[in-house]
Amino acid sequence: MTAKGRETRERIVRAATELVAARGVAGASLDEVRVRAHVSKSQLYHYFADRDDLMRAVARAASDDVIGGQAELFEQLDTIAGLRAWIDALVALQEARQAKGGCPIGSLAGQLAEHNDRARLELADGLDRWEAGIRVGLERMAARGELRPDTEIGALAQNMLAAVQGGLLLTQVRRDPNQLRAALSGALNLILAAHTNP
Amino acid sequence: MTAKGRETRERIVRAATELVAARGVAGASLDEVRVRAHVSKSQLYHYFADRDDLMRAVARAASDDVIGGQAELFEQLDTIAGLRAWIDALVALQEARQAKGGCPIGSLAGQLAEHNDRARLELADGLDRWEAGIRVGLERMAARGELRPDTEIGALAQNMLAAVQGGLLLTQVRRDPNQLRAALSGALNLILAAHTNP
DNA sequence: CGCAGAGTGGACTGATCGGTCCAGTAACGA
DNA sequence: TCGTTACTGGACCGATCAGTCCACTCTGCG
Repeated sequence: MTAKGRETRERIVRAATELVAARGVAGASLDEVRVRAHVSKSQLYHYFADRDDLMRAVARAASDDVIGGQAELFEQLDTIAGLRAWIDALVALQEARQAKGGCPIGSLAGQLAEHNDRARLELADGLDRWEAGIRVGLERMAARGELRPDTEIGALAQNMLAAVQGGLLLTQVRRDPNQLRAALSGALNLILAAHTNP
Repeated sequence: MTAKGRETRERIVRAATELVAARGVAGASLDEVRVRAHVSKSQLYHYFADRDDLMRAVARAASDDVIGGQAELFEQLDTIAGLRAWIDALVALQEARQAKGGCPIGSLAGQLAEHNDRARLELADGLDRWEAGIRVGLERMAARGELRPDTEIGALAQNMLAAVQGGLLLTQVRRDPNQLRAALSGALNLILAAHTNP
């Protein structure tokens, strides 16, 4: 695959990802993707086996975007202040979006998980990376002796990720970003309860 | 509307709800609904304005099913043992379903919330009723003096609902019912922390 | 009984969809 | 330079979709 081909493929995935974000998986037709990416029908089928394969690539791209967009915040997740800053950033993003759209990964999960197993695995990988980002922060905190020795770090990270996803769903349905803040506050309380200097 | 008409309308909604659960909102065509409900096309449009209107009715029916299916469990939500029994029942249901499908309300939310506002409001109503069920149990617990006086009961109920939704999403994507159990354990820990007799 | 309106059946339409096909062009290695 | 392969354009197809239309039957009520 040449540089030109790689660039074309990337343009298709980006166009499809934007369209799916705007109209949902079912509402994004290949013709619309084709127009937006300035590409012909045959190119779509040159780079992707079929629609499901393109959606798998979209799931991958959405995961990369979500995780990549938090990269710098992940670095600070080893202090309570850093966790609060991360929470504030997630809530601020939802406020900016007027509580619409939810989480790209969570939203795609509801649309793809049951009928596109390869896409489901991409989303699972995205969630794994997300949870790992949280867990690594907590582990650094524990390494500095700031968490009780019996703390189940993996469980705390999983609880936080579940709070993110659940909070985002409530935010989306209720059109209220405070739903996310409240859910994340709850998960943060669990961490504070394990913290030696609360 | 006669009894016969009401029965026909209900048959349509039930058929549509089952089909949506099996194939998703986009995968459920009106023709399939028509066949499954033993009904003609014109009847669909006699009882519903258009496809969105039918999906709104599906959202309503799914909410009623989810809340109604927990009615007896809600009664016991005023004790820690009752909460544990409720958690066990939710996890057992996911195990029986092989972690597929997620929560009907949450799943529909991802598919309908952004493009069908009336359906979104039905789902919000379902979530409200769900959260109220949890909150009422906690309030009874508080009325018996089993929760610290400064406990924010509303926040605890919201945290639990977020844990349900987030846990179900993780369960669905990872195909692992323990994801739900872990998320609910976290939310239960928040309640236990406020309990006077832990 | 008689009739108005609720309820029903199913053919039909125009649009759109995912996917195929083939011809042609650009790029790259030998 | 030449042949091979990657890449591109767009017409085309069969299937399916949501939604329309009209003729017909049933049902409740005065």
